[in-house]
Amino acid sequence: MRIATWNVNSVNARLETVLRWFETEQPDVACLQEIKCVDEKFPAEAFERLGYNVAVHGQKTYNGVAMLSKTPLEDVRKGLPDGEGDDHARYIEAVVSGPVPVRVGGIYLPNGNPIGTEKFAYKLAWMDRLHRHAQALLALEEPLVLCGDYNVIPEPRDADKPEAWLGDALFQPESRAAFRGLKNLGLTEAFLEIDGAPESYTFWDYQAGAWNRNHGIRIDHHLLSPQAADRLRACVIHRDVRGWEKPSDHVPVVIELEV
DNA sequence: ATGGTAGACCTTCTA
Repeated sequence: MRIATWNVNSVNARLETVLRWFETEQPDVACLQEIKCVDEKFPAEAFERLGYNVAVHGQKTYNGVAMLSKTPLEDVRKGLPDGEGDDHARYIEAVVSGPVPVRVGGIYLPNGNPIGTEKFAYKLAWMDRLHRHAQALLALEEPLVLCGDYNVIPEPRDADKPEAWLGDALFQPESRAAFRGLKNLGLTEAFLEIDGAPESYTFWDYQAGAWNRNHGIRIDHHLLSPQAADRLRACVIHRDVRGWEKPSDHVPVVIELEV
């Protein structure tokens, strides 16, 4: 089973590019972030024609997440627990049916910039809610994949120019500590399990020629429960997609689980 | 050198 995560930066503006990738790669499951549309505007038919079941947690203009699966999605949850007062659509979860059911959570973690503002406080509070939810899910002792745009650069090696990110919310000690805290619950970071991964970055800014200069960062991650990590066979960053026509600033990251 | 681009949308916000 191949599970993809991809921040598409508007699914409707990007539809041709996104469908081209889906037609070629045919992932079994995909979590999309920053769809930037309400549920009714999500191009569900285009994905259904490719054989996908669709679950959407949309929002006007900003944010919005979706999950696509070749097999039916069960037990769909939209939003993290304790969400009163939080109107951002940033989390969707479902159990992907099959011989070995896999629970998948799709994450669009808050950016948090600029630091020292309520936006950074919101990021950390959201990460705390994710931590508590992940703890509850791990207690189920199921195959679990929490993937998405975490908006966290875990380590200096995950940035082409780490010094350029020192004042950024994505690389603050608090953000990195919260990400480590998630992993310390017993979640495995899929990318780090793969030897000889040729490319480290998943995001290159549209500005200042970041792609041409390879000024990238690795912020899109798959975290796996022990029951999922035991089945991990591959983790691939689809770097070339950043060079396509009308690209997202993020590229797909795909894991393969033996199920 | 505080630039630069992209998307949604009412003119600025978010990233």
